Amino acid sequence: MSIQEVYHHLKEHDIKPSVQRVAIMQYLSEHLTHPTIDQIYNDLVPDMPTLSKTTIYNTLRLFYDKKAVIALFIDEKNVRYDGDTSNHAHFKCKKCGAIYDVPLEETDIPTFGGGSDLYPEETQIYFLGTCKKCIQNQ
Amino acid sequence: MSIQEVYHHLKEHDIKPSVQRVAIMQYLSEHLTHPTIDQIYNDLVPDMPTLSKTTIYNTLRLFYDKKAVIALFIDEKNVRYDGDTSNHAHFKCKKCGAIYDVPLEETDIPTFGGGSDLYPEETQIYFLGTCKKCIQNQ
DNA sequence: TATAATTTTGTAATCATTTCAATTTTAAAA
DNA sequence: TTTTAAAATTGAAATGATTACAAAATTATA
Repeated sequence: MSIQEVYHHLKEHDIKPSVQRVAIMQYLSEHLTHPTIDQIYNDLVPDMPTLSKTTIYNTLRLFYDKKAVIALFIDEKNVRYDGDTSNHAHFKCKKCGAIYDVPLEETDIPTFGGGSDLYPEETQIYFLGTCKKCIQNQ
Repeated sequence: MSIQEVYHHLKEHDIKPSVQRVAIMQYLSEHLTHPTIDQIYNDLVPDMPTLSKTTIYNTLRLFYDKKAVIALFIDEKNVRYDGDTSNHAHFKCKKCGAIYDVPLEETDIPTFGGGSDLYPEETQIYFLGTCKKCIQNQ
């Protein structure tokens, strides 16, 4: 995304576009690799020496609350973030930890069967198993 | 589950039934509340004073690897465990943190659309939103 | 019974995340 | 533009779940 597109995207989600927020959102839009906080920080800090890791925590929490990004809990160690908010699932290799996108047909999305006492806002679908590389290496 | 049933269940999953393992599996079979390690420890330790929290970590990791329990990553703070390995989804209230079971029809289970490079072993479906109680209290 | 293998235990270390108060930046008012 | 208030950023310290590890205890095997 261009800076202008990032601005627009943030404003659409009711997020004031500070320098840091724009940088983080642009990073996420260009790195659809489900990065951790640490990865984002390490990649951004060379060009923004005053950047604080706390800011990345604050910012991504804000993005998530405003539904501008997806937060993945598939990895028990770190929360991971996904700038692609379109409907898709994720696969985690239990051996090497790699996380892959998994396209989902509309018809494959499970409908909520929990009755009227619960009001879901988001659905997350995780597949866990082994990737080809790890099967071959064993 | 009775002790005998727990024994059988563990053996079926290729797990040697030590005293601790039987106690933990029996606890899980009787408390389908998605407890954390801490909750399990605090509930069991009065009757097993020498029980160590590390044992619970080790044991549940083993149960999970042997597919005798489900591990839930829906809560970013703690891993939670579910003795019910039948097919169902989970709902987490973002306000109060409560976790509910959600029945799933067979037809609602998403099929894996990721091609042949990934070999899934388990599928986890999480709904996140707000529960009735929290909507009323706000 | 002796020996080896497995399991359990407790302590210490690790590390992601949160808290919090101070500083800086941005927005609003005068 | 200057003053003032609100919001955002920062860094250090605290928290807390999980893991590493080595010793002790238990179980299985010879």
